[in-house]
Amino acid sequence: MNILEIEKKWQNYWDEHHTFEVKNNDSKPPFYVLVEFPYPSGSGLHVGHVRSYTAQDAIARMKRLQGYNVLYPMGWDAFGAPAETYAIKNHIHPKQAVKENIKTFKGQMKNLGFSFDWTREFSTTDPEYYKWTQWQFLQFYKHNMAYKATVPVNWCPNCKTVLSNEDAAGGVCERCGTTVVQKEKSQWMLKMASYAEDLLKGLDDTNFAKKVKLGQINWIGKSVGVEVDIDIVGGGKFSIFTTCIETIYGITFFVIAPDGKLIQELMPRVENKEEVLNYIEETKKKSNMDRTELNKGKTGCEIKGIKAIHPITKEEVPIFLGDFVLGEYGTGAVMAVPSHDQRDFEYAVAHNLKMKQVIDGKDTTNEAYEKQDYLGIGAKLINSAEFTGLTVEEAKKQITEKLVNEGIARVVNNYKMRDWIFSRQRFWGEPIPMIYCEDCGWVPMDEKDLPLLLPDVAEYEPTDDGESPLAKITDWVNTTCPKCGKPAKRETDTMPNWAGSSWYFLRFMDAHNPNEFASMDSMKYWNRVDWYNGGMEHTARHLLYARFWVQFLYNIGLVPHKEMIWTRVSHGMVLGSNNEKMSKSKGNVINPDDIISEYGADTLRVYEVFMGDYQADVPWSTESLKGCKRFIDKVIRLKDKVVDKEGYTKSLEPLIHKSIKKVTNDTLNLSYNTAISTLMILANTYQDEKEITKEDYHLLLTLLNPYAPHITEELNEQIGYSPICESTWPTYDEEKTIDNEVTIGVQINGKLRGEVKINTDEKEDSVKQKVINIENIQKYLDGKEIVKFIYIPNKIVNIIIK
RNA sequence: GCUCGUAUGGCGAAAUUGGUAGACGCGAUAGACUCAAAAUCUAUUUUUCUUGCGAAAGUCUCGGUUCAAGUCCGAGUACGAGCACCA
Repeated sequence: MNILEIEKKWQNYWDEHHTFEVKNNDSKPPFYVLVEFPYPSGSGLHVGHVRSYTAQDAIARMKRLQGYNVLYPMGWDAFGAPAETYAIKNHIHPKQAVKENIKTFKGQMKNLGFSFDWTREFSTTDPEYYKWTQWQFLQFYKHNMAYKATVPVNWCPNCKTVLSNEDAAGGVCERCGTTVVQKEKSQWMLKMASYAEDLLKGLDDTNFAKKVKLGQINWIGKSVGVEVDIDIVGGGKFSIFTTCIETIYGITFFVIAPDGKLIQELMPRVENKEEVLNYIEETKKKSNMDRTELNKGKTGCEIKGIKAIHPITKEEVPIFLGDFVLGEYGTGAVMAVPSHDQRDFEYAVAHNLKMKQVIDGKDTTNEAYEKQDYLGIGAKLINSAEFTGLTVEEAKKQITEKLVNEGIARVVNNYKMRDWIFSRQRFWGEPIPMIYCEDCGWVPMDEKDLPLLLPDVAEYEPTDDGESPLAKITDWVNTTCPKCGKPAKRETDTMPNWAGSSWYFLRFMDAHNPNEFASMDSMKYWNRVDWYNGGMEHTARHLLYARFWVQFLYNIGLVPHKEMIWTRVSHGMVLGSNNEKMSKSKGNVINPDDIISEYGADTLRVYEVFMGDYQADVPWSTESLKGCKRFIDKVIRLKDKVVDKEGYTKSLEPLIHKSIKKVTNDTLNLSYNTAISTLMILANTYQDEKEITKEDYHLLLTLLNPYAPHITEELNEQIGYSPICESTWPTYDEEKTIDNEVTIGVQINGKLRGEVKINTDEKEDSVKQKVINIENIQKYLDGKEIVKFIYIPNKIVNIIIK
């Protein structure tokens, strides 16, 4: 039999014996291994997918042999723009394109022998699945967590379409290069910002890698500061937010956001209305351009006719408009302290404004601003009335206290994280199950009418005005109000791609439940995702959305834990052999199918985890792949050395036990590459033996099985053992991992001068005798005095001489 | 600009708590087998000096702690990733 026949044989065996299908409520302890389900693109499985699926497959296979009930599921995240674009071009329904792509992906995965439980497969585009995505949206709505708001979107006037931020990178349309403008649209929003603190705290209940946690923390972007009320001369007031309240005596002006509500409120009293309105218009055009270019200058204008009153000194202070202040963040207004803030400084220079220094140290008022570390030891306040002389830390506290006591300030937290814009003007997404009635307003669909299916048409084009293509399909849009029964219209926006992937891991626990998205019992059995692997690019947003979604479900009593993912790890990319990202245009794409047919799936699997640090990007090398093929061939040839004897070969025992220990640990520590090298060492050692026992060989095959499952099963069968997938993982004896003899280095004054072979339990005196009798060592000791003899048992000897 | 990460042979990379730097693999060189090739096997492969024994230097740079530093501490450089006017 050739390699490909062997691989087919065992893939069929696993299918026929339902080897990887798991039941809920099994008596074995549960273990849930999850890889991010892919978007089934037209180009098929990428070798990068193979890397992470293999690594997680190895964990799943090993855990199974260790007696766990392992859930390792696979599905499809199939809504999204590429399928839609492809479908429009070819005049077919996107679900057709998706169906074909899934078939390709699944076939490729089967050929690689991944131990997925295919009985739990689903696609986010299945009505049986998105029914529950829609149902969950209704829960958000019913718990007052979803609302409509008018927000600006990226709009290409040429293509007449709404663009995502990614498609509008650099302020121009990705397709036609036209400058993108902002357009106001009414969109569904989820109140994610209100979960900021919970999402921060929840990280303590996870085992995410430090890097992943930091990503989450940065994205949430918490800052603690003070909100201060500022009175306006002649009545009225506004609030500012600051994290540096200690610099309050340094205020020389205020700046408010051109895109905020405040300027609209003040407008009637503005004297230079024309100038102000012009600036607001300009900002609208600019706000979507590449921000880095805007960084070059601080634009804005004074708001004439309105002056603010300094909250402490009661001096009159001018107010300016400036687009470096964001309407959506904080209060949309800031106090400007040009002596101690870079942006305020730049603005003051650009508009020729006064500066006042209130912290001692480098005076920046008369020269170019330089970053100053005034929080360093000794930084004291100056020019700050009774607070002069205090340290920054003391002043922060005391000034806050004073203002809070006066009732004009509050300590508040601010977060960069905003509410989640949940509408997309696209066809190929989950329809949002809301109906607009002239009389009743927005009315949620009745839950029993779900799923709200996408219309079954293959001909649809984007509309001219940026509405979803669904808007033109009037049969679908027109309906009746669930509340009053009058004619009404459906929401035509669909959900973002992130929706379906925010809860799919829950569905895998109870994949085909027709009555619930997943039963509480099944979720309680699986408990949570034990091990979640994905790309670095998803560790910020996808993970945050998923955690938000789960926390919401928890708060309304639908899932058992507030955090349903325990460990999150991320893998590096597989690059082309030229060290660049694989892409058709660069001609450096490797197709896994070609590799499988030439070298076999086992070789590809072993190579992908052996190629380097799992968490780092690694370039592809077909030469190195051949090395892994040689290793597999060597394992096959070792069968000729097998003799019919019981137990391990005595002399091999220490290495065998060490290997079991290392492969077991490395497989759970993301060190797949060293697990493979351990197995290579074991195979090389076997090769140097005249003969090995069946048990020796079976052990090697078992340890290699998670990585190369086909050939190891075949060889194992040939020596008369029952299938590895139905047996148990070997255990090691710690005592037997220790060698009787070790060779250690001998240093003189810290320089290596020789080595010595000693017994593991040898006494220091005996080691010393051996060492000073070594010829090359004696040479150095001759005529010198030994000041110190350092012996670290079984590690090293260092002799200090004078 | 901010945050995080990385830096070790010709190449991909190893090196639990500081303890023989370069495991394992690729590539390369020489040899065995062969009519020949492939495959396989054996030896060498950080650099420099030496016929050899051996010696000197060596983990981005500079400095420090230590009997001992790739690993710990301080300062810096380069590259990569993410965020980017967040008050």
